[in-house]
Amino acid sequence: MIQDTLNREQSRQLLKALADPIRLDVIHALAQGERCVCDLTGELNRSQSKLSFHLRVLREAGLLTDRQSGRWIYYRLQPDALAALEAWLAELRRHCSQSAAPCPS
Amino acid sequence: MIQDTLNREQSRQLLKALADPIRLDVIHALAQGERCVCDLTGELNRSQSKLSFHLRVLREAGLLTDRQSGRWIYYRLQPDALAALEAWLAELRRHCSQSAAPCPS
DNA sequence: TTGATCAATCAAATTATGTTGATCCAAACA
DNA sequence: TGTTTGGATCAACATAATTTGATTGATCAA
Repeated sequence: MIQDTLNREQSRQLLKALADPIRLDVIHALAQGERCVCDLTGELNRSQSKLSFHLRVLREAGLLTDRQSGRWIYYRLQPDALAALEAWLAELRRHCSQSAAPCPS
Repeated sequence: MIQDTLNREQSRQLLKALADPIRLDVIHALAQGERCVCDLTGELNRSQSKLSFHLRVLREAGLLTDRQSGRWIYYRLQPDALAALEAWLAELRRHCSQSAAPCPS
């Protein structure tokens, strides 16, 4: 479960899961709404096992949830995870513009 | 240069650069303000060449800028890059909660 | 039941990333 | 000048992540 503030390890997991071209394609597809795996393999033109691998990475990172209906499995984005990353980024840039003291201190 | 809206490749570069424990340590250190490399190696207790490698990854992704002063090089976070990622994430979660049509369509 | 379909999983092979220690370069100062 | 210091870079090595094809389990329809 994703809280409002991420620790270093949680944010790393999310970032790592997102940092892959195929997984980004998945994310972009799911940004338009829920999809079942069979539709994703078609839309993205990727092998079933490859897609299954990447869906697992995204799910285990907390970015996706899935539900089963009959023999189909539907995936959707978990907006909380995205919001938590946004908050983490916003926090990072709060104080970052402070200049360093000259170095031979 | 980072525009306001990232394309898929730009966001991937940023995410990939962030998705590493040492680079996240660097990012967190720089979130408190500018630092020179010699201070970073001390604060983070990492070898010089390792840190230099990771700083380059972050810089090439557009997350850091550097300036030279004498023989020291100071790095700082590029807040625009963080803001651009935030905007990209916010866009992703805009429509993502739409349910899929039942699958045997 | 049987056969077909959707999707997860596994081991082996491949590819991408990170680490190490040495070396190089430029700035500073004696 | 010659020497020291901060930092980048390089090649060799080590580790981690992804791809592939085959197999499995579960659901459904005939």
